[in-house]
Amino acid sequence: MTWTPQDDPDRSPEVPAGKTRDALRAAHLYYMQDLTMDAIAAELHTSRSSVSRLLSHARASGLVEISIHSPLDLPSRLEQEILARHEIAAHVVPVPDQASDVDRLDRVALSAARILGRFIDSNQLVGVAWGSTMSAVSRHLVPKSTHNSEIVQLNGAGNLRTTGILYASELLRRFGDAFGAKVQQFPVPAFFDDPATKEAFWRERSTKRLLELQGRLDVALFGVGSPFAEVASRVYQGGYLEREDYAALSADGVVGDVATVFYRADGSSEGIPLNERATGPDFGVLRRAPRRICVVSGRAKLPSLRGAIAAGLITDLITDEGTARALVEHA
Amino acid sequence: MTWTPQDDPDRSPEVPAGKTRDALRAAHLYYMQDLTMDAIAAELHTSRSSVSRLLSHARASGLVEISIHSPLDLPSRLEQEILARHEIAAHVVPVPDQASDVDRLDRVALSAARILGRFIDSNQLVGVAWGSTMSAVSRHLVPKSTHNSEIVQLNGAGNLRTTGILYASELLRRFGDAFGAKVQQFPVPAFFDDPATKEAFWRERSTKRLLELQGRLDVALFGVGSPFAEVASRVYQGGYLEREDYAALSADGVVGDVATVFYRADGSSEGIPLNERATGPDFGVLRRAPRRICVVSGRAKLPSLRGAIAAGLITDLITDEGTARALVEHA
DNA sequence: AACTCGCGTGCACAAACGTGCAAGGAGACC
DNA sequence: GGTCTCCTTGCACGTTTGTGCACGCGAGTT
Repeated sequence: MTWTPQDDPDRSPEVPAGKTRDALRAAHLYYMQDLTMDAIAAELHTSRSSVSRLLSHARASGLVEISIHSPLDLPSRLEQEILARHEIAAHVVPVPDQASDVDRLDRVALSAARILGRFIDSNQLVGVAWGSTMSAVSRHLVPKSTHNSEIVQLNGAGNLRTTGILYASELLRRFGDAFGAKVQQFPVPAFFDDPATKEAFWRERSTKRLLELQGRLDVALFGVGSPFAEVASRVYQGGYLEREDYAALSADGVVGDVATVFYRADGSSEGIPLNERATGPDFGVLRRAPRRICVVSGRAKLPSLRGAIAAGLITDLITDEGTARALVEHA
Repeated sequence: MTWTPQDDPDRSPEVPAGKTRDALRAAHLYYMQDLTMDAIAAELHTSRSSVSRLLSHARASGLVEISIHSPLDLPSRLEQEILARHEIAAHVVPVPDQASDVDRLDRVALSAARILGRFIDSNQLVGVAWGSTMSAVSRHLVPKSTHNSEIVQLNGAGNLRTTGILYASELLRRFGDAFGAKVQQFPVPAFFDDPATKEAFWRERSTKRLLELQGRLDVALFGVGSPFAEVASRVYQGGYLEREDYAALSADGVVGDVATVFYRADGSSEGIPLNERATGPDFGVLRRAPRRICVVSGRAKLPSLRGAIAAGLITDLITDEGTARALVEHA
């Protein structure tokens, strides 16, 4: 076996080039030529188990891409219905209705992570919000190497008890790693206590730079928060909000949030005091991104989802079947 | 289970739409969500074996597409060498050197069939030659639905003993089926006995129509024939040529043929008498096709391959590793 | 030098998968 | 209505694949 000295330069934990090469070859033999792993092991002079692991590696690292095309004459009823009704390209993830909410989230996140590669490309600015949904997605991303793209954090993540930085930065880092992109953190709390502090912060040059990036995103990626659903979202259980904030939201008729910016059922977000202290981008700013992908799982989030749609925040939707069905059974 | 009356309209042997739908759903669950077939069986209210079969169907019918991307920093040495040296986009199929020639052919054909989908698209005119290589490829094609594309037979297939029509038409039909394309047969012998007959035939309107199609192909697909290799190609064993033809070829310094048109090592094809009686397209005509894909397996065909390259017939090459390696180890 | 830590390997076992086969069901034809 | 044929289904079996574990090697540390 000839030894090539250089390492695979595009992976952070250095993977020997030989491994990638073997994985590539194994993948060819397995997926293009239908050999069994045993046969491949013989060709590569290794054991079958190693081949199994090589193939896992090949899939996990994006060397092998598996995509599913519905024939054009048979796109999911739901997807075309959603397109017709809301002008949103939907990706419906099949999940049985009796599945638990955690299952549902996992499965939607897994599917979402795997189709995200289609949306993210070189030379793009990608805004990512954080929350339980995005966190689940981030754990399943399939690497895809891009050049000159950046991941931009959409909203702050600090709270009363912890800085939250770890949680959010871990999430962002996973995106950065997966796409070989630079990560732009936004080291502020999720909500300021005092709007004035926010304003002051917003005048800082480092903040301005970030806001400027947010203003010219190519892709925005987010979930929706659902303050009053049984399954509370990250923002609503992590000590980010006080009891009185909660009450205020309720009084204002808030149905959800995107990147910690709240809105009502009609999509409006003006006059909600908490937004003055929130760190997420204005919807006006967010809407400048040509592609705005929303990942939602669970019917409990339906009202929030409807609100986000009403606000015109979404161009692409990834959601489970039950939620999609509920969405088109119009209220 | 709701019953939808209409059938899947794009498959010749009618497949119920329900089946495609189930296959699609199974594929999502299997490939996007990593469920086991057991779990999928439960969701679809069927048995695990049926799920296994659904998934096979999904793969075989192109619902699921598996592609392999080499990282851009690690394209096969061979492929980039061939590109640099011959300006040909090569696809090297890994095959161990000690593999038998039949194995080699099978494996190259299988891989070729699976990547062909990338080259053939809607609204295209695709010329296909026939021979053992193309026949092997045709047996593994993965369907891809296209609109308004046509498959055009490049050369006649009759010989002294049989009309050869069955063989060639079966091959062409498989291509047509796989891409949902109309098939244009070319019902003439591989070689006329008398050049005059050919000329007469060439004045027929039906022939002219076909030649006109051949003149504006978008893609041409062919193998290379190798008259003097141990493993004789279809043309050289099927009773298409007489002993004296053979001798004449040898005397003319012929090293191979593409679609029954012969050429020398330097790529020239002028002054080879047999070509006056052959039914394949002139290289001048062939070269009008912007994309000309050649599938070759086995080092025995190397001289023929070199000749075809010298003649400028090839823009894309699909071949086994050994042949590719031999190609760059320049003679 | 000895030790530890991390990583890759093969083994062995369990889980997951493909497929021949027989049974059942839906037309089609008589 | 019968019956013949073709297709689909689930079962059972053998094969193929994933993975915990123990071992061994090499790099870095004391």
